[in-house]
Amino acid sequence: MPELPEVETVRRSLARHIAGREIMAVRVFLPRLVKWPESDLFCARLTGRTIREIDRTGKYLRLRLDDAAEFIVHLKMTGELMFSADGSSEGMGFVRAEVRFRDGAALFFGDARTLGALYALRPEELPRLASMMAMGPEPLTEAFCPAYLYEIARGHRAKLKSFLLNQKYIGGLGNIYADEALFRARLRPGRPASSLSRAETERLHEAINEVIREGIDDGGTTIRNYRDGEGHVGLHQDKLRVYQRTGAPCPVCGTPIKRVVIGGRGTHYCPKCQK
DNA sequence: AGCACTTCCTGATAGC
DNA sequence: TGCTATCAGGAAGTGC
Repeated sequence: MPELPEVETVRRSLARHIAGREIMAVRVFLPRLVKWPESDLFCARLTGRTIREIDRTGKYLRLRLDDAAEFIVHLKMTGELMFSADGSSEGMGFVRAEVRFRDGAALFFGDARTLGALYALRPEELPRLASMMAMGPEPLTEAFCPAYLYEIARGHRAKLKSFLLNQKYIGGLGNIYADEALFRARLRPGRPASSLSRAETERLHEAINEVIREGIDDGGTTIRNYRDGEGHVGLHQDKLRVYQRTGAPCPVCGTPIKRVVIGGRGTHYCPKCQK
């Protein structure tokens, strides 16, 4: 499932291909994935525009257009954006929308489980995407510092795992990297966020930055579907220490990894190492 | 306001 | 082998 490292890898892999390209036609095959405006108007807004650059806010991809509007994509669970130089979608399953460029190239949006979300927003409409506008500080930025993490965690009694997944506190963490960060910080996912000491939040801060940095360096984690904008799989899946390793020995102490459900999410941890 | 819980959605997989 | 039940989870919505 695309989280910050995967979405960032998609962004980088697409940037060199789509920046400067002019959109000739847009087709949507599953209109309910277009959240704003209505699907026909969405297509009309993109047609004739040139993509200036591609940015990212948390897990949102933002393709900035020459008229100051943005084509925004959230991949959710199984979304993919794939560039094709010759305009062919061959080998790509579940194509839900296509963007065709003047020079014959194309950008395809694929999504097996159809939870993805597409937008074409003018600057004054950005508040419609409340969660994007309220995105918390992202790992590996100056704003995401140990003092911030300590202060914000202190004020929340929710379980640590749920706290980490809330995008308004930290931008871009998802289920995989949250579990991996808690393992490295040796913290139990079920603890209240407010129970963390200053030393523990420092460990957690470092662990979050570490797993996100390594995830990006590895081009993301491919468990089933994930591919970048050029079709490459990630390399980080072989380095996961707890995620989806239920019953397997903890890489530190050998104790079998436990799985529980927190906030409706599968949560994996070492019952001995994590306190 | 904060938090827990539910809903959406369908392909892949496990189990019989 | 083939069928069915279960699982996967980001974000929005609901209700306490």
